[in-house]
Amino acid sequence: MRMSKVFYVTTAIDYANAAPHIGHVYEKILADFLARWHRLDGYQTYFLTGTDEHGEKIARAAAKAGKSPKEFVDELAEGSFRALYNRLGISYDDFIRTTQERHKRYVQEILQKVYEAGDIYYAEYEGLYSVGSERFVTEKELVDGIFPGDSEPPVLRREANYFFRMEKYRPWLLEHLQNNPDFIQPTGYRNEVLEMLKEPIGDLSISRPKERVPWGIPIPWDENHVTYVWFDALLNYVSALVAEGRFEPFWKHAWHVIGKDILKPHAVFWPTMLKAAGLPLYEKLVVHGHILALDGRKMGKSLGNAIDPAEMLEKYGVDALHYALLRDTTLAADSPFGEPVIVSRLNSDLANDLGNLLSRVRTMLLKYCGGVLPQPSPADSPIAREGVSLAARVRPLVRELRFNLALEEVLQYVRNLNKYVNDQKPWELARDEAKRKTLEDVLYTVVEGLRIASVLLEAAIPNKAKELRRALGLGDYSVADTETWGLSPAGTRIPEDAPILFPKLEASPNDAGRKAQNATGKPAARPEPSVQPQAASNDPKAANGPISIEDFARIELRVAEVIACEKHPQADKLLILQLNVGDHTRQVVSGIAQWYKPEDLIGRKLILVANLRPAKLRGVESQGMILAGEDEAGNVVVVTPEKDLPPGARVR
RNA sequence: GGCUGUGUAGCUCAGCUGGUUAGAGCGAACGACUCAUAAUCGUUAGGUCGGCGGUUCAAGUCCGCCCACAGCCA
Repeated sequence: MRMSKVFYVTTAIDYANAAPHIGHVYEKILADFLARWHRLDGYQTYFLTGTDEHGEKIARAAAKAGKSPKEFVDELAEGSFRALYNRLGISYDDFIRTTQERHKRYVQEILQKVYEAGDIYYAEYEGLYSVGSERFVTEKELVDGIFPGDSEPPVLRREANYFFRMEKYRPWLLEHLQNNPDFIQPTGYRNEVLEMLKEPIGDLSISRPKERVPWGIPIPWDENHVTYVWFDALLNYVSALVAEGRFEPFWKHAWHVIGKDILKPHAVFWPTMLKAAGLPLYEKLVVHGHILALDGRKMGKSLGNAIDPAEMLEKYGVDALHYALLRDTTLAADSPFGEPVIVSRLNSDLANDLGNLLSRVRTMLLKYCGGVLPQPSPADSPIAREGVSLAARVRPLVRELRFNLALEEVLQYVRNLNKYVNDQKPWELARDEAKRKTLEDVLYTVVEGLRIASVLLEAAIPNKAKELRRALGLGDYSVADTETWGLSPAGTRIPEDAPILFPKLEASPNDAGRKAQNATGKPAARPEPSVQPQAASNDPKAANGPISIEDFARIELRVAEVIACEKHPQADKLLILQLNVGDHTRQVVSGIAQWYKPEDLIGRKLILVANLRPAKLRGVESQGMILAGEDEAGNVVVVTPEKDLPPGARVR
């Protein structure tokens, strides 16, 4: 009986004329969060992203790079954008490229339809044309004779183009906005659009002469013209669905996630185009602000303060990057962002609050309950009630696009779970056999609380949420499953070994004040957290002086058998080893490629530092390091057991 | 110039249709605890809620003006 829930989310398609930056990534992460959340919450969900690949600017960039437009966009779309989004774990269902046949065909179809309906006409136009911005500009828009953002002054151009009768639909659109307050969110952007619609918006030029801009979709009834950017690009949101037979049921439920810089095309051009084409409107326009540097200034290569998303990804991982971007930004305004923000969120929320809670409950279950999850605890305790009611508080926050608050809500619960553990003192209960049942209830309650929290955080930390549950022997659950207490099955075996969920990073002491960012605009010394992958620490304090037996005991050394080994694709000195450590396998990246060939190592037993903080080396995760020694000539030799030991054996 | 936002504790932000001593997280200090990733928990931190004026029994929360910042339009 109940209506099935459907959700369709898109991002803007990225203009493939330069490499992706943090803004592109931010938007994909917002959309990914929405997509994952709705999937978890029982919506039939479809997530589209892609690249915009036509236009004069791309043709020029390609020529400059000495490539054909097609070669050029292929490399950027697949090699840069899509590859990065894959590494970021963006869970798109389809990746559309406007140069694909399926898209071109649909654009032509819609053009033809609107043309036949009489909403496209041919007219001549003369005016100042900005090549940089690919449009005609007015005198008033010029600053010192140049259109802002351009490097050259506009040129006088006379062109005959096709125009779409956009103005005709203005009253209708205005009324639609007034009747649907949630159509454009946050409301600040809606107000801006209402403002635009108070005055004539004019008709929209939708073609360019082919001899000047050959890189585009031909106008179906006039081979001398190609489709101009917006009438081409915007249609991707529908063309991708139609091509895959998914117009139904998804289109009506579309949420478009876009940056505020392209508000007008999405809020004005696009609805009128849809109306003219006889298509239903999208459901909601989700507008976000921009990512700024930590000092609140714009980010830019020329300012030297741009942060490289690929670098952030390597250093901090998918989950911390997603979480920090979602937790520390708001859509309504531009948000400052940078490494200290990620480190701070990673350490406090993810490592200390969430990861450590997992760690402590795991230890106690293994110690006090033989690693077996006890019977469900009562569902009427305050902490249980809070847990099952959490989704009801988080859900509306997500739908209202207040992601930062949604995540904070869950973290507050995690903190309450930590408090609960402190108050109940299971380590004391464990000393008294008469309090056995209470002890079990307490530990079960924490596991159940973590299960709930992990699901409600999963859209933001997709990998780690699953990993958290695996560390408790649990599988996957829906948001609805968090509204019932006691779904973690009694008798579940808690895995004995689990890596630290979120290893902490040490921020450099100078990071505290955001103002510390130098104001001169020079890159200077980046105040970034010190991540020490595998190399020995350079910290002078740590390098010398005797250590205690306790210090040594913190180092977990184990025998590991090499079950596979390959060269790192992007580094000459690195090998990627797959190690059998007894009850599980590990991937370790080691800088020994100059001395060992992959086949030399397979089958051999080495000594692994098993509790080293994981790190990414040239993009590949390394979960530990291999012991090796060096002679005076600099030759490196791996350390192996003198006699055979089983994989996983502890070394002391 | 017009318009729309934003301006709340050192930092990042909550505060719905006006109503007890203005809240949270981070950071800092002190204390408690030891199951845990030197983690956690508690207490404390005295912010004229950008400024001025007004409406009201009562305003961060409504109105007017002004200032700063962002953006849109012209």
